Amino acid sequence: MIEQLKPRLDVHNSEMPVLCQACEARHRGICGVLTPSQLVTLSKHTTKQVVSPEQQIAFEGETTKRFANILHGVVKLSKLTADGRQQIVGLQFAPDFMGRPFSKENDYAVEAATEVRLCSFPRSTLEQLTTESPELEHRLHQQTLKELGEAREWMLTLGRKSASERVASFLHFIAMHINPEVSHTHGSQQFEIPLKRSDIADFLGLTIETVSRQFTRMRQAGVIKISNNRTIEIPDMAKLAALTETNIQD
Amino acid sequence: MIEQLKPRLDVHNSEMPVLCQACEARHRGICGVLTPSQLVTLSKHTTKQVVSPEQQIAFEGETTKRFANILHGVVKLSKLTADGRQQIVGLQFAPDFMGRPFSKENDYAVEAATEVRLCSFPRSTLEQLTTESPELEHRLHQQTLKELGEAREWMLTLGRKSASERVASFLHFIAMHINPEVSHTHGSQQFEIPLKRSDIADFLGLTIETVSRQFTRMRQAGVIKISNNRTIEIPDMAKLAALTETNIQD
DNA sequence: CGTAAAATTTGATCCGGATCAACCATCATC
DNA sequence: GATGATGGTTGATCCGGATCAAATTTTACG
Repeated sequence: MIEQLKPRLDVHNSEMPVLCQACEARHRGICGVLTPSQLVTLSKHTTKQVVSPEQQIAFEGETTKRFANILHGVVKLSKLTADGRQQIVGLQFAPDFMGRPFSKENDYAVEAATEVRLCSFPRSTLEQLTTESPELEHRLHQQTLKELGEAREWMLTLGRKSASERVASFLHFIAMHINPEVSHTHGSQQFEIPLKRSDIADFLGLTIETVSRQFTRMRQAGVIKISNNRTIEIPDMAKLAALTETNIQD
Repeated sequence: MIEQLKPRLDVHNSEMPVLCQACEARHRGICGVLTPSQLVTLSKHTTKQVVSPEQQIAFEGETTKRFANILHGVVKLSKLTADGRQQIVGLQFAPDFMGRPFSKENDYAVEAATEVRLCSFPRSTLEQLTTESPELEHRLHQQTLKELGEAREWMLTLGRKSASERVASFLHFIAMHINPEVSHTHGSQQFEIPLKRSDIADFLGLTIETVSRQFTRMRQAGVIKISNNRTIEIPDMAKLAALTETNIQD
């Protein structure tokens, strides 16, 4: 059902300030405002981390000591039952803020789904900044609301949709996040799926076999084209969108 | 699959300020701070509303014009597919804040699950208060984070748990919220289930028949005692908690 | 390149929960 | 008491997706 947890990537011991790759031109040695949608304005003692896929960033249940901005890549949040069944409960994309502020416990595992570049900083920095700037908390609140909306949308998917609808919903979700500027109701799109089949299965509450069969079916139906298992082309987004709430069998 | 939506309860037209039942002794004619866990400090133009079960408070997709504090009762948040499948994506208990601030759209239906007393106020009041007080936004953010945590916990339930585990998880969830001060890992508890079977099914992503069968099974196994379909006694919470992640068949 | 490990696909069978159907209990209204 | 309406339980059958198994493709690396 799940792959065993990999050794933890210790971002906590990397206190040496480094040049933030995303903003070095403007803030030498300090990681500052990166983009208009960047959430946190960082000050000193920031670090950049490169983590490989599957490397664990924080264990479920552990106290959050550091936070980070995602500069590049996709991060998955997942929960486990005692006997090892896994459910991915969220995906985060650049430039999301990562970590649960104000809560002492992470109640899910955080892992890199693809190669990820992070701009990391300690809890104290965040707490100091939020007390100084109400605007910062407002932005964090906005992201939390967005994540809550996505989590609830996904509850509908997990609770009431068939396998074919779940896979269509997944592709629609990924398309929106990988190509946010493009219409997700018309036209064509192309992107790399940032997850392997077992991650998709854990996100959709299905098995890898069922996910694979649904991909095959959608490919045969002409809804998607796949190359290299990861590269997806969707000729007609409207057709895909329709499939997110239409049950297809055999 | 679902019951048809009932006529909307128009809280918007009830602008007449009334005595807030929860705090009249301290703030005559104004709904003020109600309890230590009360989220919003209200000023003028507040109203009190009594809504009956199943009355619709706000439609999915509609712009949120008013917000409210829940003074008593249980409110359910639900989403629908185009063809009418329903999923309850959240339950709110007193003294939760109700409504999505800062987002122009409610993307789910809000209904009273039991009789509910609300302390309602317009969007403008909330926006004014949040700009004046960073502390208020912090409290709202806290609640949003709590709801996000619950939504993600429920994603695990919907995606990876069996019917028996889902029903046990549901009872555990309700027990925690109805009797928050009591241990939910030891001892006994008793409470009224605030939902009917069809609501439970829509919360758990199951059918009413499956929910009913699981209740019967748990009653026969001595994990619960039921009277009047709604009154539940749980002799041993530890046993219930164990069942939330242990699959039981026949 | 060759070989092993990992990831994905495909096939056959099984089973948990959905579906369809009947029945029972409670309550409101005449 | 009769009559629905609403909510809940129980039984029989069916099917979508899980499970078990094996083949195939892709990736990693000497």
